[in-house]
Amino acid sequence: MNEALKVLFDRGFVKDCTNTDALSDLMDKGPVTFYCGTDPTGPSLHVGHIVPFFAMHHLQQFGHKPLALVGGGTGLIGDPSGKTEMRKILPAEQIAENAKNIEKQLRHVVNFDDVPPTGYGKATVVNNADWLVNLNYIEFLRDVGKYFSVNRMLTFEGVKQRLERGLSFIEFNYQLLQSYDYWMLYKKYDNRLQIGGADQWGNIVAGIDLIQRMGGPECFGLTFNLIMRADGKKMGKSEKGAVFLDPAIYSPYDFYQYWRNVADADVTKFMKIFTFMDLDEIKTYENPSVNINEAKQRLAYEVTKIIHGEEEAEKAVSAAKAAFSGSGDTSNMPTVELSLGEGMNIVDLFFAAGLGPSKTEIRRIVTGGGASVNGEKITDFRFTVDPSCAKDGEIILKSGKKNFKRILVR
RNA sequence: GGAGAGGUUCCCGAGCGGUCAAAGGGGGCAGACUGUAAAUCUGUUGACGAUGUCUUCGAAGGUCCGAAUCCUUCUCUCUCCA
Repeated sequence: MNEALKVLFDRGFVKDCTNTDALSDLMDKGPVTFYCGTDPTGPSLHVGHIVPFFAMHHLQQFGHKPLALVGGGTGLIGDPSGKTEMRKILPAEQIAENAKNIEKQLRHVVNFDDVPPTGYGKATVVNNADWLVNLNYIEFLRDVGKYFSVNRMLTFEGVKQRLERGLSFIEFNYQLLQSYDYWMLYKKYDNRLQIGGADQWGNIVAGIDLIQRMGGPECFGLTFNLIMRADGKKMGKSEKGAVFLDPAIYSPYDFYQYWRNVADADVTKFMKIFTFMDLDEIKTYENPSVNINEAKQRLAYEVTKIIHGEEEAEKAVSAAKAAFSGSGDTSNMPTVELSLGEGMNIVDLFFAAGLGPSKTEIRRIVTGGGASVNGEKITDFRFTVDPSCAKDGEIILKSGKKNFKRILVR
């Protein structure tokens, strides 16, 4: 099998391929241009979104040429696949704004330099708004619409689900638009492969069909497993909500902690998907004699480094040490600067530090024995923290086992 | 357009005049056990100036000493028929 393709199989990405042998042959012959799309319906990607882009990274390393399609046009519509509800239609400006952020985030995983590193394929960001927004409806129906069978579209799983709950016509159209994207990218860039999540299978296959009917060559589709956690839940959700890549929404410290706390059974699986670590090296972590916690630290460090950069990753490691093992530099811990005045009630203090959604909730935590100040457990919610509690001007608050906040006393 | 069913706290789902901040489950949070894991067990789960007060049962009115529960109008969803 083609080397690049094999990497994706070996790392556990691949769910399905339209024609593995033919695709492998094509990739053997030379660099293949391939694409993956994302719809800019949110301000930031989350970890569930980036799986295909990690795959993109690997293919790029073998000289294949990635096209990252930002769905500035399709994002205005919404993909019904697998959704149970109609997507909100966002204003066009918001879509454009989101698209910009997403492009920035992708740069951490895929190299978009004008002159890529030796051996790498040149990557390009494209936006389907360029050809979708001013599409002529009648022409589109004549050229593209005639090739689509409604009967067939109704058999797609994503559509079937939505038929029960309601599906608007514009969403139903999504598949035509995505197929048209594939066709346009074939024409403009000689793009022959589309990669994406398993939920994209139907859309990808529809695009391949369209290209053939339009007189193009056989094109390919490669879908990736929906990454599940060992407990069967979808990857990328945490108590704090989706694990976003934008540091303003989900801090690098929390991001690191998310990976630090994955289930034992997921560690090497995630290393294969979400890091660039060598497969041989990952294998060493499968050895039961390896301390699983070291493996998790490594995983967390590697992923954080890719997404937030080396400096932030180091800070997260240092903060974790300070919080959990008492060494390391407390200055990298999540910090809040505030004045205690003559002294502050513990509940008010925790609330001011953002360690709970409401004072009532914090009261429960305190009363239940889940709160501590400078390592000392406090169970009385009337307790007053006065400035003399500070050591070197800082106080470490802890709520539960894993939530730390450093207070810098003004 | 016609006929039914229904909108309850984060989710599912009971409640059908006072004892309802609302059963039960899920999820979340906290405690114990641990390894910043999983599983398990326990507690907790509207807010606040906290033995009280305020807001919540699709929306607005009304009846009543008293409403999530009854009446009216509106609204949204689902099912069946055309």
